[in-house]
Amino acid sequence: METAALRELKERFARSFMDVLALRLLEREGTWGYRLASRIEETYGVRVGPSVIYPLLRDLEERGLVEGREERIGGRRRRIYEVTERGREFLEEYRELLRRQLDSSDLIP
Amino acid sequence: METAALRELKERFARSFMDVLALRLLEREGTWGYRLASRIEETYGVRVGPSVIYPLLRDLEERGLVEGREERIGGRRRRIYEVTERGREFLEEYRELLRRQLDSSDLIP
DNA sequence: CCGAATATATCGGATTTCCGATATATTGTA
DNA sequence: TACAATATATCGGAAATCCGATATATTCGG
Repeated sequence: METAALRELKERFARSFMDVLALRLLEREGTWGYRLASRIEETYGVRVGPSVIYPLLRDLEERGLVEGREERIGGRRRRIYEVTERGREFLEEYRELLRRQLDSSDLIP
Repeated sequence: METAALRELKERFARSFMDVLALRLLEREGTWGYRLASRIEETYGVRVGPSVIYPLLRDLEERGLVEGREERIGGRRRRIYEVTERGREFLEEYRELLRRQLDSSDLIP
């Protein structure tokens, strides 16, 4: 079972670090906005509408963390995003921060 | 050296999870608001004024995660906060969430 | 052929968060 | 004895965030 506290923590993570969450999913497999939004919904149980996912992906691209390429399947266009080297470095810094929280070394000034 | 990206991530953590950060510091050593605020400033480099720390501590107490007791040193009152059992359970859930992020098991629906 | 689903994109009002300003009292120090 | 520092506490305007509504175009299934 999932406690209410855990539920709230996950929701807060998804909201505050949606960019990191998106990046982590894209690291596993490059994909397009619509599909990415569904995956975030599945894994973190939060609603991710178009007004959230598209500005987010644009922001990630402006920060150089992902790279999008236009693709056409039939007449339908899709913008596939892949994590850049810079994006992988960013994720490594994020993970280092988590590790430092787990071993409490982040609390030493 | 600390990159700008890491700086921003730490700041975001401090803002979004100030309650967790406060709880983690209190877990190491129970203390009062004014001192706790200074410690958060030292470790995470963010400004924590009285309008931030006192409502936060009250909230933590309402959630049953900390317990405060009035203390008097001379005529000056201090409210010392200690983490409760429930608070320690909450921290364990938080840490489990971090671990699941590190081994990516949180991305499996 | 029509409605649902896929896919991308933006806007702006509502809500929420944030934090500076303010208040009060005590202690320590120059 | 006056000022800085310690200590707690609240309020409300400003700033930021959030997300529903809307728009457009294509594909797929009944």
